[in-house]
Amino acid sequence: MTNRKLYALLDCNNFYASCERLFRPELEGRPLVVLSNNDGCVIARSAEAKALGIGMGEPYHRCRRLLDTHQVEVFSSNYALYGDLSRRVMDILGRLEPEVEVYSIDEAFFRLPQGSPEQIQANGRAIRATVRRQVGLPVSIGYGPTKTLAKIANRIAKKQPAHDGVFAILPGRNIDQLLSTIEVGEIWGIGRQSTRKLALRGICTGLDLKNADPAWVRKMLTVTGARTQLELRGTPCIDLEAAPSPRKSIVTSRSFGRPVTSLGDLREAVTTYMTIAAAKLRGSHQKTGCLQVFLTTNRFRADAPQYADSRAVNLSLATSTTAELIGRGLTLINELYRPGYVYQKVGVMLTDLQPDSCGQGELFVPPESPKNHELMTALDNINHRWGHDTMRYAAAGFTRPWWLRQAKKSPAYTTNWKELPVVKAW
DNA sequence: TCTGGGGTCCTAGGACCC
DNA sequence: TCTGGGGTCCTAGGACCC
Repeated sequence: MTNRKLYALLDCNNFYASCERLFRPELEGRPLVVLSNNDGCVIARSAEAKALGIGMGEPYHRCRRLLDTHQVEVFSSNYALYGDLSRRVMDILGRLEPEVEVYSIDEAFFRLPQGSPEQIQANGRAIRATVRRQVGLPVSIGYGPTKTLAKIANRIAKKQPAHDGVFAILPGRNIDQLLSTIEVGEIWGIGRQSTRKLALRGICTGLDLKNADPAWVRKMLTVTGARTQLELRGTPCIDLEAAPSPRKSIVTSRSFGRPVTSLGDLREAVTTYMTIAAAKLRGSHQKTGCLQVFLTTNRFRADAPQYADSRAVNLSLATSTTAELIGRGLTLINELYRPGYVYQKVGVMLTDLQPDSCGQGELFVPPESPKNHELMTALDNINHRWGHDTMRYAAAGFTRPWWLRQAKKSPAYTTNWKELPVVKAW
């Protein structure tokens, strides 16, 4: 029993909002929100913005008035910035803790030996202080005997200021009393549909779910629900994944910045997204055996005719060559296109991903020329060195009127020489 | 006018086989 | 009233996550 391990979750507070504030310190203490791609919805809020009652996922056009009234700072999302700051936080955690799983852009699980409550507290405070000092972002850390309980502990650490950003659920403490204060829908893995089913049976709190009949839970919420229940009971079912498993699919899609009706615009967009997806594919040293294109009209426009469809093609020889993928994608969009509709979004999806090294050939298909590989490496190197759009396929278009709206984007402070912040001393 | 994007896992049901 | 049974594989769709 002495070598029992404890799970922990580090989570950056209001991550995107905090990133924006990092380079605009005058916004400290002021309400601030970050919008989704295309400036569509609110996807991050500072504490002050939450207090104003601005909901997560609320459409921008619906809360614009409220934002204006309270002079809320509004930002388009800036993933280059968030990705870079995330990497810095994860690097620090990786130096401090041996067993780390980066779970999302703003969260990481880690595992450590069971210690005294004082030792756990000290561990959390040290990590928190280091991240604050070296990156400048606030984080919260929760500890528990399972990942699910660590998630709950993290939530408490964040919500109750008295804990100062660190909270541990330790064996022997009164876990049941704590679970009785947690709404079942707040638990990791319990979404809206499950919450509704559970409510019908009078299961409303974490404690209710912990004590519910396991057979019933298994039947209603499938094995994932059964696992969650076991985790609430202190039995770890969801392991730490220290080595990230290879990606299984890649999707690139965006809403259009303005309505699109022509096949020409759709073809430019497919080319652009396929270029992004192919670069990502090579970045993870994979190739794809199946590609898919989908498009859709705006489903919120009840007055407009609706159309959505997708089409896929299997490749006899897996590839990661941009030009070939673009060619296939354009054939698919030609087949999908129907005139007379106003399109809102198009996307490409690569599935059946394989490791680059996997050299399975095909009897009646000539192997891919090694020149393709050299060309792609050169392309990637140039774009990495000089910026992601330095060399591109002409079919992607030049003016791109359909490109998404990002009216309020902050500079790429940390990833672009031209946008470095300038410090003035006097 | 205006409503994000990118993933994973699980299950039910159909097709197919012997 | 009767119409086999059991297994595998694939896919679409649902649910969930951040």
